This record gives sequence, C-alpha cells and structure tokens, in this order.
Amino acid sequence: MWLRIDSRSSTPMYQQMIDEIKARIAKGALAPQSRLPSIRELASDLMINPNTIAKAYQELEREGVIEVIRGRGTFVCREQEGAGGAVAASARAQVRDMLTRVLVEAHHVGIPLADVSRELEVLIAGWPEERGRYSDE
Amino acid sequence: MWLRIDSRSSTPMYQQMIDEIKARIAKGALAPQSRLPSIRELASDLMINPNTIAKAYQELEREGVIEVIRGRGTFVCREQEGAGGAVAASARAQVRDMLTRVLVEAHHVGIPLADVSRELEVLIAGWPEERGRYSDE
Amino acid sequence: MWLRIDSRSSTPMYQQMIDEIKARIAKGALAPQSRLPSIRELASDLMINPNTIAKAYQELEREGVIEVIRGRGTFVCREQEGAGGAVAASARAQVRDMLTRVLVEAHHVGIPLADVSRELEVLIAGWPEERGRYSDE
Amino acid sequence: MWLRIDSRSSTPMYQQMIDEIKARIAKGALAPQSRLPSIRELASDLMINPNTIAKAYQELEREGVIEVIRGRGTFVCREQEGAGGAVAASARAQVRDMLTRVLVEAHHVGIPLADVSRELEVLIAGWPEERGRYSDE
DNA sequence: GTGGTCTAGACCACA
DNA sequence: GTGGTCTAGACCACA
Repeated sequence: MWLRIDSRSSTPMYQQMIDEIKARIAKGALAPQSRLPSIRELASDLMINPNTIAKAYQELEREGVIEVIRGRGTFVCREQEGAGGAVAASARAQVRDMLTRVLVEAHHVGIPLADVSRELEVLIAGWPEERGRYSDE
Repeated sequence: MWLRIDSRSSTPMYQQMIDEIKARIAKGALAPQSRLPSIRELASDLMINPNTIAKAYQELEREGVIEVIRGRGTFVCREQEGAGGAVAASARAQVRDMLTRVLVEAHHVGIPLADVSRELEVLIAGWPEERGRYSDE
Repeated sequence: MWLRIDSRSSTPMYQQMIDEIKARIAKGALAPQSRLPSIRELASDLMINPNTIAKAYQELEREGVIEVIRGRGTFVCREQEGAGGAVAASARAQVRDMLTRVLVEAHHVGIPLADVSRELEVLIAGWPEERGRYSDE
Repeated sequence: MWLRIDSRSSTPMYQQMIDEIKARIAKGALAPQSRLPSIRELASDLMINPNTIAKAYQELEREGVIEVIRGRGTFVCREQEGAGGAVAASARAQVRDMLTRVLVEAHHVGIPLADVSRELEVLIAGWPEERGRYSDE
C-alpha cells in the first residue's frame, strides 16, 4: 500500500494525503520528478472514492507541489523554491504562526517551552536531507 | 472589542475563539481566576449568535481551561495541570507531530530548517511569563 | 462550617445540600429530631444566597426528610419509613435503575462487574448503623 | 422506534439518548462496529430536532463510545478501553460515589441495605455478556 | 448520501 | 443577572 490513510480520523482523508505526500517530499522520500500513482490506481489501492484522491492531487497542484502532465501522469515538481519578497514574508508569518500554536498547546498540557525547543532540535538533527540551503541571514 | 473573529475564515468561529483564548492564557494576557465576558455580552459585542459563543466556552470548559460558576459567570481556571504519566507521553507526541508539520511546511515554502529553529528561539525569548517550570530532563 | 459546598461543581448547590444532608441522616451523623441550622445562619456561614438554602430545605421537606416547625426551626423527621405497597415498588424500581446506571458506567470505564459488587459489600460493611431493619424477604 | 425519549423528563433529551445508547452497548444489545441511525433518520423517527441528536452523538464520540466516519455514518467503537493507571483510580472513585448515593437513597425510602446488595447480584447475574474480564484482585 | 456550523429566537434552571 | 436546552431551518464540507 503506497499510502496509509485513516478513514476514522477527524482530519479529512484528502487532507491526510496532502500532508503525507508533502512530508515525504520534504524528507526526500519522494524525489523531484518522480511519478505519483494515478488516481485510479491509488483509489483502488486504498479502496477510496477516486474523487477524494482527485481533490488531494488538485490541491497539491494548486500549491505547486506536483504537476499533472496530460496523458503522462502526475509528477513531483522539480523544486519548490519559496519566492523572495512579499511571498516569503507571508510564508514566514505562517511558520511563526504555527510555532506559536505549538507553544500555546505546550503551555496548556504543561510542557516547558524549553522542551519544545529541544524537541525541535532533535527533529532537525534527524532530518534526512537538507541539501545546502542558505539561511537568509 | 474583546476578541477579534474572522467570520469568513475557513476555521469555524467557535474554534477561533478557543484558539485565541487559550493563546491569551498561555501568554499571561488572561490571568487565572479572571472573568470572561458573559455569553450575551460577547455575542452582542461580536455580533455573533450566543450559541456560537456557548459552544466555544463549553469546549474550553471540557478541556479544563475555564470553569463556569452557576449564575456568576465564566472564569479562567486556577492552574493548568502539569503533564504527568500517560497524558504526558501523548501530549509530547502531539507536540512532536505539530513541529514535524512546521518543518514540512517550511521546506515547501523554501525556508531553511535552521531558520525555523531560530524563529522558535525568538518566540520563546519573547514569551511573557514562563514561571519556573522544570524541564523533565 | 456545617456544610461543605462546591460552587464550581456542575451539580447545583441546592442539590449538593440535599444530597449531603440525606447522606448524613442515612449514616446516622444527623440524628432524627435534631435541629438544622436556620436558613439565615447557613446562608451567612456558606456565603450563599438564602434562596438557595431555602430551595434545598423545601425539597427536603417535600420528600419528608425534614420538617419545618413555625417559629421553632427545622428538624430531621423521626423516621422515614418507606411505605409498603405501591410506593415501595416504585422505590425499588428507582434503586434498581440507579444500580443499572452504575453497571453501565462501570462497563464503559472497563471495571469488571464483579468489582462493583465487591465495592458495594465494602461500603455496606462499613455503614455506620443499620438498626435492625428486616429484609422484606 | 429505535429509541424511546421522554420529552417531558427533567433530564435533557440529549442526555437520555446518551444514557440509553451507553446502556445498550454495555448490555451487548448494540454490538461493536454496528451502525447507528443517521442523525436525520433518528431525528425524523423521534420527531426531534437534528441538532439535539447531533449533540448526543458528539458527546458520545468525545467519550470514545462511538466514532464518526465521514460521509459514511456513525458506528459503535470496537473496544472500550480497560481501566488503567490514574484513569482507573478516578473511575473507581466515581463508581464508589454512585454506589454510596444508592445506599443513601435506599435508606431514605426504607429499603434495607442487604436488599440493595441482593438486587445488584440479580442484575449482574442477568447481565447479557461479561466476556472474561479479570477482576484486578 | 453523511455530519458540522451557524443563526434567530424561545424557554428554562440556577443564584 | 448567569449559562443550558431545544427548535426550525439555512448552508457547507466530505465521500
């Protein structure tokens, strides 16, 4: 089974697919240019309505993560480089926002903020491939 | 206006309220024991149906964040419990999960992971009050 | 403080008073004929609205547990003997209903029914005074 | 009629539904995995507003008794968790509390405590299925 | 088809 | 005054 989806989860199935595919790409488990299963394949594989797969793929395409080439299939885009300037600013704002949420949640379950920081370091240290990007400092 | 809600957002209004109130408490902007506006007050303030406010308050009460005192009003709880035992494990797993999401998202918008880490440090440094909790190291 | 009431509890304060007073009588901590504090005394003692006390006392009087004697005060009734016949049947039905609830709850939290039974035996064994009533067998 | 609800009862209708459904599951009358009627079905069946049914279902889901599968319907959960750790302790305390209430009530209606005990034995003996749980002795 | 969100408004219980 | 329950009905997201 190419993908593992939990139909009982509260996050919609199409969203789970989006998250999982983006995660694989980010971790290098899905290389740029590589081909994704067709909607039909995946639908019968997961025993899920094809419309659900289609919705996930459409959203991924809209985000510029994958691209559909008529008659050939669906592929991971070469590079998703965050654009500079205004777009970058909003992207950073979004990341900051997500981090704030993590801290708020940590507070309410009684986890010290320092532990959150340490946890992040561990995750980054174990991250598969961070191919020579430069910090924008 | 006590709270700012975006009725056009895709996240439900009641969820926005929950998030915002938890954030304020976590940041110390809403002190323990302090009183929240009554459902009717907030409803007329935000021009939102009272049922929507009630739903948010009920969920916050269920989470142990606020408490209702009959006929008197709604108040921020004294203390959010420290993480202990099985609860702590799942809470930490959740935090790790949220952090992973942040890293995945950062990758896709082209933000170096080191920048995410730095951003987190900045947020923690500016966090209003972290009253002497101990890391569990 | 004669009585301990939790204003934060989800069970109404007047109901807590009813439960507690009935429990004390059942356990012999409040003897028949003994005098209860006046509404005013209790209200100022607990810093609670007198109307709330009055409501509890009224309900207890309606149930035949206490009696108000004009100008003298409020007293625990001599004996609350369950009447025979039809009343007894409905009383037994109520008890059976409560026991069923306990078993349902026990099931859902994963407590074996045998443990519930054992727990009940322990409670009965430690019951202060069961003055020679006869089982109706 | 799948469910019997008393709209004149002082216990809210949604609470009656919760109690009844949990009771059926505990007695094995509603098997794990089995499907509950849809909100709309049940609403028109009972001539009750769908929102009221939804509230009951949501609470049951929160308690981990049933689960919603998107677009498919609502189902009884596979297994109710066994009581372990801190949860177990508070669960047992709650059961003890409920039993105490029963004894207090029995006293006041004149039912000997021994009869309560016997009644419980009868209920347990007639309990549909108690599939090999172990007492924690 | 399924459940989730929200409104406008009535009525009730509690303090 | 406070919050809780319920209705009738609209509209939306998901599968």
